[in-house]
Amino acid sequence: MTPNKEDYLKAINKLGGCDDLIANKKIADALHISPASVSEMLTKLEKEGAVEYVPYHGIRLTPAGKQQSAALLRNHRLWEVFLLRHLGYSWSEVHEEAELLEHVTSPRLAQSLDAFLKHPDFCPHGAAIPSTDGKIKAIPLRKLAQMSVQDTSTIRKVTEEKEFLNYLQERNIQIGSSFTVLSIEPYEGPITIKLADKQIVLSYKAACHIEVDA
Amino acid sequence: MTPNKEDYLKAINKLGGCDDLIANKKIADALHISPASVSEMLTKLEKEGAVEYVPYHGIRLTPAGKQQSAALLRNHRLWEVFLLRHLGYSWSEVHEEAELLEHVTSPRLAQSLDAFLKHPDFCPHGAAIPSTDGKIKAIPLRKLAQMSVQDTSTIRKVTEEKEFLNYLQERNIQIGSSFTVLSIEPYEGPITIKLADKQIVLSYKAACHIEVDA
DNA sequence: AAAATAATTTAGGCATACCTAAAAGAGGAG
DNA sequence: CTCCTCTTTTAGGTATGCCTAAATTATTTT
Ligand SMILES: [Mn+2]
Ligand SMILES: [Mn+2]
Ligand SMILES: [Mn+2]
Ligand SMILES: [Mn+2]
Repeated sequence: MTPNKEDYLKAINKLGGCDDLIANKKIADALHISPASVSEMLTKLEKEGAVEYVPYHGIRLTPAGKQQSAALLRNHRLWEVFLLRHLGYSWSEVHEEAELLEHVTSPRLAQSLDAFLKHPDFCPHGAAIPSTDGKIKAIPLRKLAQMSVQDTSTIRKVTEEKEFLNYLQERNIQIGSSFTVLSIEPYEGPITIKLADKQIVLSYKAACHIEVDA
Repeated sequence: MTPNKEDYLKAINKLGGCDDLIANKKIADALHISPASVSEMLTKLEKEGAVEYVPYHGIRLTPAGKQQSAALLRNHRLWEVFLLRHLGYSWSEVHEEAELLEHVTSPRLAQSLDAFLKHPDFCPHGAAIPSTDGKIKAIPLRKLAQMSVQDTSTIRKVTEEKEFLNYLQERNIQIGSSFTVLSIEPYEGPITIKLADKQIVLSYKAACHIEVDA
């Protein structure tokens, strides 16, 4: 196993490969790698027993692959918590460092880090941190874009993309912020919310990338 | 630059390549790689401007190479301090994890970690942590093997080798321990010291790997 | 049910970083 | 100064992980 292969497993997991067959193209797009290279690598990952490969129809993770990808997500998210809480990193900066640290994190290191951080349940972006056995603590959520006028809720999870996180940071939107929907323009128009006594206008697309308490 | 090349630079630095020409064979031995592969890699490192290469006579680090290798040693030793102080690792366990973490440590991460650790001067094995500009805090030391009977001193630095560190740990020998030399057998025979009111017998070779206040 | 389109695999190449074996150079002993 | 030994480089080969282009398979449209 190499950092490369680990990123394949993580991507397959994120695309839903714990349950469904995932298409070659989806993986290629997620990793910015050619479909040809993905085919090659999947053959290798199958030989190593991490994925079940149905040529021309996609792949899914084996139990071993699920375990490994969950461990990587766990490593990644634990490091994010550490960087934010103890090293003065911001919300939008932690992801890139964690992307590298996750690959050099032994089980022993993950466990010690988890204890040091007092066993956090979520990363700074609201994604659940899998436990050692791969289980995740799920709470019911819905997209902000699917709320109605006058609804009130709390922000719990956001999409982890640098540009988007900066967009949110500029608008003072954080995990745990409570807010009320003031208005929704039709045809996927902007949504206005009141958060900490300030009005904030969000594009429809942004509202699709914010999840709130159901 | 890759983790591989970084380990070359670190090895050259440790072998004295900041000042002297280092022989191919020394690097090959240090990295457990064939001399042929070392020749190849040195050619590449020269093209990248990290080393000055005199074929058949050895290599030394350029200013850029010195800077890079010092940063790596700094990263390595900062992580060692973190693992020991905050994650419950022992003296003999920190090295291997740091060997990987050092390669995924951005300047920003190193700086934040340094601040979090309150700017430590030495790693858990007593090696100086270079500052960002590559300077190290040197204190005068001598080998325990070169002491005389009745001499008293304090342990400041030990060779970083897993087997040896376990040997020391079993005998309760730590950085900062004060002791007195009780006896020295001739012809490189064992050396007996009194440390924390207990007599400890050290082989001559072990005593060569322990440095104490001069 | 064909034809057109899209997805996937295969073929052939390239760069990195390692290896062993053979050739070439450097340095010491006589 | 010449031989002998040890070191170093060069040559040729392997494995990994990526690429583009071509061939194949699947899916959608007509
Ligand atoms: Mn990664
Ligand atoms: Mn995250
Ligand atoms: Mn290393
Ligand atoms: Mn150390």
